Amino acid sequence: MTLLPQSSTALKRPGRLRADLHGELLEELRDLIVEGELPAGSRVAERVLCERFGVSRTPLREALKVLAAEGLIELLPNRGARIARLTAEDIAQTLKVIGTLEALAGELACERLTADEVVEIRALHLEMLAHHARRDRPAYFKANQAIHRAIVAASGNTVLAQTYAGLSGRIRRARYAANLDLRRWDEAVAEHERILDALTARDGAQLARLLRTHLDNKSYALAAHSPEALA
Amino acid sequence: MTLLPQSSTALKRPGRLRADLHGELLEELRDLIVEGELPAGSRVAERVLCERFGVSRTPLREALKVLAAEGLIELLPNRGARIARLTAEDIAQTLKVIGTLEALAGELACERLTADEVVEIRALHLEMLAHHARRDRPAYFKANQAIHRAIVAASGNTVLAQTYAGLSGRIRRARYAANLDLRRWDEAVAEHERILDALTARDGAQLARLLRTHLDNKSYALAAHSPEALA
DNA sequence: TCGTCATTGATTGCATGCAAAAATTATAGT
DNA sequence: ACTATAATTTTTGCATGCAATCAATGACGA
Repeated sequence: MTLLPQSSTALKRPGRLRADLHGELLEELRDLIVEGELPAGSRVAERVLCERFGVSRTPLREALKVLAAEGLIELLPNRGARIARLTAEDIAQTLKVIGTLEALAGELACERLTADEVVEIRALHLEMLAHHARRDRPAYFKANQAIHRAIVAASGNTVLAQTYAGLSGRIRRARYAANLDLRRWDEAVAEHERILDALTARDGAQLARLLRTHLDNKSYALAAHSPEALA
Repeated sequence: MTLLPQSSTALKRPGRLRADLHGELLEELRDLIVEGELPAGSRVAERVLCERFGVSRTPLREALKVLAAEGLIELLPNRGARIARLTAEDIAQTLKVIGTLEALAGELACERLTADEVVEIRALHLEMLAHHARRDRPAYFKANQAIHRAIVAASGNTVLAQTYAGLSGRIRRARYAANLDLRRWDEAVAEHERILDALTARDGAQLARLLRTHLDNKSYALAAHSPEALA
């Protein structure tokens, strides 16, 4: 009765491949952190996460180690995990790097952009304008991210795209939480207009410049306006 | 006799803190891969690594997951780990990103370089020249890396430094294995001379340009001369 | 001889167990 | 009452065990 615990336990997640657990766990944990369900700085006990996801500690711990390597959480020796607390400095530094990566992506993209890609990015841009008109921040945020991701993807450099995704993920929480003020919002949209122009004209140098300053401005706005969102 | 296995086993590593195992394992595994002891593309069984390091599978697997997330190895579902095989394209893409990061680092560094840091980098540079004069490739390689790391560190941007370290680690194996030809070697040293000049003059824009082209040239040389080193 | 399928052995993925460390509570002394 | 120390509970870190999957070998039939 006490034996054969594995097959009799309620832990098993239904309809999932054995080897997919790790990837799935990572996804779900990342979501949990990014959505802010686990507040920054709070300690998370393995046990509660195990019950939350219905897995044992072994795969969960493997996922935690990966998240720690990615910088999403901190692992305190013998004291478990803690959601990484982002300082304003962390965000500023990360945005600086992201800005440079996007600038490179813009340069590379201009050398190989297909017409289809331009069409798609323009469509995303128009969607974003609609969300801006409605003052729908969450939808705007999503469309905005999609545009930047699309530009990075269009660079054709997968290492660049991966690195970008990693850094973006690290600060997505803060960016999501940050409410930009209306003036900065309008400015950002105007910048995006020029970004789209440079992209359409395949002007790599100009696009790189625009993306870099766009991110620098974002950094400034974030620090000036929403320091409390960084905790 | 068969019970109490933990305290009676020979597995225990002496003189090590309990919580340090993970970090140490990561280090040693990384070394093993970078030094090329585990050839690229080869599959590695958990078991042999366990015996090699004297640990059980649990901490080893945690380390493998992290290395996989870093891109040093690939995890095949149900079939263990394989040392990542770097294609020429992988290297080129990575060097492109590294070049951009170094350029940013140079720019930032010029704005905050202390006199001490310049002295230190100049010293490293002179050491590197000595190794070049002796045609001591391994020593040159080390000094060269140290200079680039120092510039990145001088940027004061830890996110940048971490990202840089991660990408560097991923391709260090290939860079180490690659023998640059003498002409390219001399060119590289000449480029470093100009890099040091820009650094001393705190000319950030120039330094950024130099670093970017320095890396672009490295990429070209690597692809042209040592494609076999990439496997 | 070759290809298909079954059987065996090895390896991975995950759950659990045990001991060390930390956190918490209880107890004693001032 | 309050701090300090001891006992207890909880949590973490690692080792091990079991079942699923994969790799290898052999039997069988064409």
